[in-house]
Amino acid sequence: MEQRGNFRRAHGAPEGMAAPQDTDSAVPDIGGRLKALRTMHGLSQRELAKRAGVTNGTISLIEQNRISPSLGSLKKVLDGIPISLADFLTLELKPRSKVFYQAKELREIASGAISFRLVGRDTRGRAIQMMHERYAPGADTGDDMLSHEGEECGIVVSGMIELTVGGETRKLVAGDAFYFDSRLPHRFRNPGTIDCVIVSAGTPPSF
Amino acid sequence: MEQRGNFRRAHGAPEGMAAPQDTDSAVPDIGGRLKALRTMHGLSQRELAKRAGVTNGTISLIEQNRISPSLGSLKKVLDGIPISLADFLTLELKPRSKVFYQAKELREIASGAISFRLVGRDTRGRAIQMMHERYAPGADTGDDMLSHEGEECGIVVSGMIELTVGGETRKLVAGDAFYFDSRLPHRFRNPGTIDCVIVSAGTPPSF
DNA sequence: TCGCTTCGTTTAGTATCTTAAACGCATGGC
DNA sequence: GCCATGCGTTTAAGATACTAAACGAAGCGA
Repeated sequence: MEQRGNFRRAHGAPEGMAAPQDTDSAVPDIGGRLKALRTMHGLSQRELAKRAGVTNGTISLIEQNRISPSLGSLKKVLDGIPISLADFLTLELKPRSKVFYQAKELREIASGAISFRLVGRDTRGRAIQMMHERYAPGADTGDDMLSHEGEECGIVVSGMIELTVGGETRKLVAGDAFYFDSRLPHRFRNPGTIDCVIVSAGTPPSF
Repeated sequence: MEQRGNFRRAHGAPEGMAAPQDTDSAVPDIGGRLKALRTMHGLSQRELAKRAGVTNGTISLIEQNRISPSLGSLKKVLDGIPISLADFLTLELKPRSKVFYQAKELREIASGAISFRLVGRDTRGRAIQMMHERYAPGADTGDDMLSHEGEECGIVVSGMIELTVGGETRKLVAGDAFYFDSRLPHRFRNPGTIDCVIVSAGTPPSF
């Protein structure tokens, strides 16, 4: 039978190499994070285990990335710290200058039937990504729906756009607006005969 | 030996009741989320299974909350959608919040020479405050400069605006844009003879 | 040094997850 | 009608996670 991709180490096989942390799609170093968090909170493996209702061995194995815990047990462990699953997985931090931009200074991101023009040359260190978007008649962001972290919104300045969000589709015209969680699959299409212009904002920036 | 807290159902025990979804600290409805996400993306269990490199049975069991998947396999499944673990766990399954807004639904915040029309009736729980702003000729946000926490940006849709940020003043016309730290004192004024329309976005919301 | 404690690690055994293959039910040709 | 295809579900067998108990190392007081 085939071995699973990650965490393939057998029971009694401590041959001297570093933690698996395997190949491509490994879950990013759960063990290291847990260890860091635990020690930051001044807890020993046993202490945390007791709070969490698991055994210290389990925590040891998780911290070494020897096993890929089930969601249930990982949640129990994190409840003992405590921290939420989502927060645990997100653990990371994000950190002026130019204020005014002439129209021609906006950075063109896409081109062709769809034009995205970004406010600011660089979104690093910024909380919002604002764009001036133009969709030619028939332009379409594609049917493999977009989906990324954050929230986004916009107002239609002119023309008409057909927007699909999480299975629901609506046509919006000048003055209409939208606001949704970017993780919902979404798609923009211009069903009209003239260009459609939108001003959009998203957070955090995805370019 | 003690049973684990959640997901205790045995293999062949389909006695007629709903999904476990057990007690207090259960992981919040992983199965329901996965199913919702999968169908939103128009995928069958088998299709997703193939993309993810797991079997369709696994997906079925996860969606029924019959098992608590390991992080490794859950990650594989989510990679097939694709969506990150953290995003998946933060995705709110709450009553779908309003996504589409007709122009007349935007909430008027100010009035008179200056009009601020907010996307969404309520900014609570949202990361961005987007507004459709209109400044009549001569309109001015006042010389006791505004100043609040956050960042804000905008694009001029029509007309002309004179914007002062931290002592620097510029005139912006249609297509021009701005981005600044809201803690810098700032002021908007329409020096022209026609209305000026701006689409702006700020974070965090301040109304 | 000894005994005691606490630490993280390891291991055999058990519980749980995952797979492969089937099942029952629909739908769509032909 | 009948076969073919696709759906979600179920189940036995196998792989993996988790537990309980032990191990070696380090610290500390007597």
